[in-house]
Amino acid sequence: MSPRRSVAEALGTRASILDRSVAIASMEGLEGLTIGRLAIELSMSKSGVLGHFGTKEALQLAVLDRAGEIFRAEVWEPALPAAPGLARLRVLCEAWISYLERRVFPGGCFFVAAAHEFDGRPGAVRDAVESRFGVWRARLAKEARRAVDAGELPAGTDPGRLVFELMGMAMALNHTIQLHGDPHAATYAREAVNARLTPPSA
Amino acid sequence: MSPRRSVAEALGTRASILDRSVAIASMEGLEGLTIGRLAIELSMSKSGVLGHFGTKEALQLAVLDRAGEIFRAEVWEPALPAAPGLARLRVLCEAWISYLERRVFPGGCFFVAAAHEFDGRPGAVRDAVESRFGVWRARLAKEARRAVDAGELPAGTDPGRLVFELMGMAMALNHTIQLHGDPHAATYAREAVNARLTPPSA
DNA sequence: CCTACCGATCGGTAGG
DNA sequence: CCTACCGATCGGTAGG
Repeated sequence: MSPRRSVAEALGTRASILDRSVAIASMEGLEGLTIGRLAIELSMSKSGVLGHFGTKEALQLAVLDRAGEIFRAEVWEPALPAAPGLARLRVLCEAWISYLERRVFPGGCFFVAAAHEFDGRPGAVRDAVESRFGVWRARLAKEARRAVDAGELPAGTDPGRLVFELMGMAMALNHTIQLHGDPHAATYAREAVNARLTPPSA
Repeated sequence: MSPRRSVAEALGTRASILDRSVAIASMEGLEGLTIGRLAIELSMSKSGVLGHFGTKEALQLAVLDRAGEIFRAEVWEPALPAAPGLARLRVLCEAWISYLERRVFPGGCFFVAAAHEFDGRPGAVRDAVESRFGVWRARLAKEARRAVDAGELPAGTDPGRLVFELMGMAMALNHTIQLHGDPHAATYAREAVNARLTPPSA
């Protein structure tokens, strides 16, 4: 009975496990995140760590949620004060580029990495990653559609294709920063995004 | 002495190990490629497999070389008959998109996957991946520069930025096909590439 | 939240 | 190219 902690303490422990997990998984991947390593770094036993989640897959899903909160706070929320449509899309893209530039996750975009790690492995983690990308693309497409409808982007602009291109710019930037260690590429990304997010009259 | 094979047989065995390795690593990653699994699938002993390479890292480097040969044959060589500059760049991009569409590597672009897997792990594998991307980008940039110099692309086009954007389109396509199973995105990729590879007069 | 343990698998080696 | 083996580590469980 003595090692049992209060509910508040247990939640705090859980949160600290997740924070450490995000840090590890960012560099090593969600599979490279092991219970044993977590236990050592947190000065806990393996069963103490696993007890909070049950299985490694449940831990991975919780880590994905935690990373999602961070992405939302870093990229989505800064754009909410901006007017829907082109203005918000521009703020969104700048926050996105900045998020990659500042290496909010030291191993690069958490979700792109998870997508590559799990796209060939059916299961709950793969489904969660796919769903998150679907939500993100839908959000971007919604703003793109508003911008086109408002005449802020050239008539005939395909929102789906625009979002596809924006995803590409983010992925190329992520890749260049992480593999080549070249933050200079952020200039390319900004120029490319700017070229696509310019009103027809300009 | 009896299990020893001739040099030719040994080379054949080595080639079959590499082909199987490429297939496995395409889906599971270069770390998910294990000696034990290779041995089972090839009906060999683990030491029989490892003997051809010495260490797992040497095997990974050899697999990367083999994947490089495939990429070269699928994407680079088809573009050699085309005239240097814009024409070759266009053939190159179409072969690149087709390579992703046809899933030459069932797990998606081998090098993008390897880049994500190793960009946080210093070592020979990471260096080899980075070097391969450098060579690829340099080849694309060379054709882009020729196209700009020949007036086939708008004056003032930055070859570096153009290559950055082409990398982005390929990565977005790879991601969409592998994670969302949506080959329709190849249309977006072709449209986007076309928009960037259009002569100034057109 | 712990100790103690399980079977499976990892990369790699010795010796032939 | 094999058998037989090494220490380390994996996710997970029993029992408290």
